[in-house]
Amino acid sequence: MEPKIKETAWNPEIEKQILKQWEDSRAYEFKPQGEVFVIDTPPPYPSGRPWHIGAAAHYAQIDMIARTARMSGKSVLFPIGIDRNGLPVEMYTEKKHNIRMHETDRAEFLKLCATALDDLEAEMIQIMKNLGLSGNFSEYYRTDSEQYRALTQTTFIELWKKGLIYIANRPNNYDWITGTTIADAEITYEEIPTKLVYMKFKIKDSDKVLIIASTRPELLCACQAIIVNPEDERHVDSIGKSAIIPVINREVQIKTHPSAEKEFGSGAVMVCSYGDQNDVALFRELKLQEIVAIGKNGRMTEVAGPYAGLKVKQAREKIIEDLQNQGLVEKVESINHRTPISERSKAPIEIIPMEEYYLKQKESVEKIKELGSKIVFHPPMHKQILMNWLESITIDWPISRRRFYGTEIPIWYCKKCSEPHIPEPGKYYKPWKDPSPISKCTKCGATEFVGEERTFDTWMDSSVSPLYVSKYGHDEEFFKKTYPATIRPQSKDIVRTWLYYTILRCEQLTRQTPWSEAWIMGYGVDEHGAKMSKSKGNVIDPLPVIQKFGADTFRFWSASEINLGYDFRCSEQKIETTKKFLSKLWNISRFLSGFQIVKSDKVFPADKWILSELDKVVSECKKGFDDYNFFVPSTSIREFTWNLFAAHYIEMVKGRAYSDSFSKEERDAAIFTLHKVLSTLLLLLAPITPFITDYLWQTLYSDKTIHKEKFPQQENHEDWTGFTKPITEFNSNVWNKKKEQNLSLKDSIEMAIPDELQQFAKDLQAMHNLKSG
RNA sequence: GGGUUCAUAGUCCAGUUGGUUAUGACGUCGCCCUUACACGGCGAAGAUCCAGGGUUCGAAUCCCUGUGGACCCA
Repeated sequence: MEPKIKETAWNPEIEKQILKQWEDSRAYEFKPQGEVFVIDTPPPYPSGRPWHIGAAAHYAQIDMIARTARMSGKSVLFPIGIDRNGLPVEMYTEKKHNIRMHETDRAEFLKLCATALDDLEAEMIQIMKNLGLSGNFSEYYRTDSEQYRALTQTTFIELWKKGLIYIANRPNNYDWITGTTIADAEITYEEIPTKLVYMKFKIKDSDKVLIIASTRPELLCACQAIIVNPEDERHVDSIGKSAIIPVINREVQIKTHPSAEKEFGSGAVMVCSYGDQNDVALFRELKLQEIVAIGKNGRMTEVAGPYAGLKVKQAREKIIEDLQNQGLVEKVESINHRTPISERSKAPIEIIPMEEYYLKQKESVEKIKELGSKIVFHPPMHKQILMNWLESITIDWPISRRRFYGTEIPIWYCKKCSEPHIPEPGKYYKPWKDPSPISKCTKCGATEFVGEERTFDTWMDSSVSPLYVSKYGHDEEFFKKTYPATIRPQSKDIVRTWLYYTILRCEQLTRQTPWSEAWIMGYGVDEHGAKMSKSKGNVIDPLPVIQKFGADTFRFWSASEINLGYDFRCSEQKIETTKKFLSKLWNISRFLSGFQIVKSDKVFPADKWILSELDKVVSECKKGFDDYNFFVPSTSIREFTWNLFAAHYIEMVKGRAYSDSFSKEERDAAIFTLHKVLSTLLLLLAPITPFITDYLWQTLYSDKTIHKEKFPQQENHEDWTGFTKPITEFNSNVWNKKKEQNLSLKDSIEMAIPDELQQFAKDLQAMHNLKSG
């Protein structure tokens, strides 16, 4: 029989046809029947090319989760969304058009942002499709759509009514570059070289001088106290006295506080509003009057006297100079200071008192610990990231932002008495331009209102994703079937934001955990283990890689190279060599495509042996798939396919299959077993490499797609795997012997078959052309 | 300072409850067109399993200490 497959290598171009077939037949449509499996897919932010190759690998694996569930017989809801809220597009737009957001007409600015997002999004969707994602593209959602934003606002209104939201004026993390308050979760820390200045404070009515070391001398004007450790005998006689702030020439009291470390600097610390979070705590505890020294524009305020109007950094330089000129500096040290910076804009955080909206979270911590402990984490160790974060929560979540491209806070204030009013839930509101939906102030009866101008922190949107995909508040029937979702796949760097905030919000709104499992992936790093960044030039763009080698190659690389939860290295060369496995699979199939599919009731020893090994692979794969760890099935299948099936079994039964001197029964058993093994392998590989397996499946075994099939089950054959070692060793011995004797592999040779392999003798003889004797 | 985690050939990685000769791949070198595949086959070289100590008949594996790296928190 002519082989059905003619080409000698898998051509990734075929992926396009298959993709079209999937789309035309709506192969992955979700029907809420039977056992439902819901994935709370992370909506990617379309930040433009190159997309991070680690992210592409991540999505490939999320698709494997979806396909695994489908092949386990579940109805899978695999939503596709695009995250479009937030800072990056605003900054991109400012740069692209050389404008400043706060100086641009709001409606005009939003339009520019939306246009930019549309372009970037189209490209992103195309990459996701090309990767072979079996998601619900026909209904993909955007987090800036009217519907999504209405949901964010509705949930806000619900929480407001539950009394979980309040307004407070308190010192807050402020990013002066983007001009907005940010939450603790959005801060990162960097070691930045800075000067530690040892300043001389004169003690009043004494000729003594107190040395105070600080990295923030520009805040001298906001100094309201000096603290020393009560057990520090060096300062005992200064306690209770006043010190004169250098340059500023104002008096402050010297107090005791245990937080002053004896080892740091001179042991005396100046308390200013606000150098860091510790200052905030001290101001509260010691009931000090705050002085706002830094304004929203990142410049010193008028209280800084001669330094007013200078940027913080300039003011620092200038005041150090002045201190030195007046002989008020003992010394200056250069140190690396761990500085809080904004994750997004990289600006150093200033702590400035601002009036913001807060969502209560402190009182939910214990409840969330309890819910968190019930969520199954893959891998389990990453649960610790959540638990550590819960331990460190000290303040409520500031949710308002002074930005434009986000969901508007749906509030109107009475023009007369400033009483805030919230509208009816269910609609999307834009208070900065919409007329007030409230006609009369509930407090004073006035009829004129002013809309709130601020927007929400984008995590307010993202944290309701499981509610959005299950149509919370829209379709009660659908919601019941799809909420809570099954699994949240995401990367480990956003556990303290996206994962945490989602549990918090869903608990507050639904009293339930949003999903029963969380699947946490590591970062993609470069081939030397360094973080990829545009400035280092070690970024790999996944798009050309996928185009060159095909999505299946990329996916198989991702599965076989990434151990769940750990960081993984990316190199184009590694991806390229992965392609060889697909070639191997292709050629095995090409060989088998020359043999008709037959049924056979009887199998022979070699067949029993390989089926027994196959059974082992099936069981190992099941374990890996159950844990959504695709490293396990991909490596186990590759090793079996290459090193046992192709190298030994196929060679052993080739003679039988071509039927030179074998009975029909023997021949059929071989062909039956060959097809049985290959079809099983294709099914096991289908979630990992959906294109090539579907093509081969439809060419060899069925007129329907492989992706509607179920996983093969373990058959519990008699265990023949003990023969693996003797068989492979014997074959190796023969090959070596022939080599030694300079024989070709098809040449005849005289060699004794070991006793334990006697039952395989006929196949082995044919395989090696052994002389009987 | 606290936490999590990692350390196995030139490189990447496996190694279940301790148990003969430590897995596989990439790369390197040699030989080979063999009725699926040269995008292939066969073979070879390459590891003091980070260091030190302990438990044990026996440790890459368990325990302690240290060193080095990554990440998180204060």
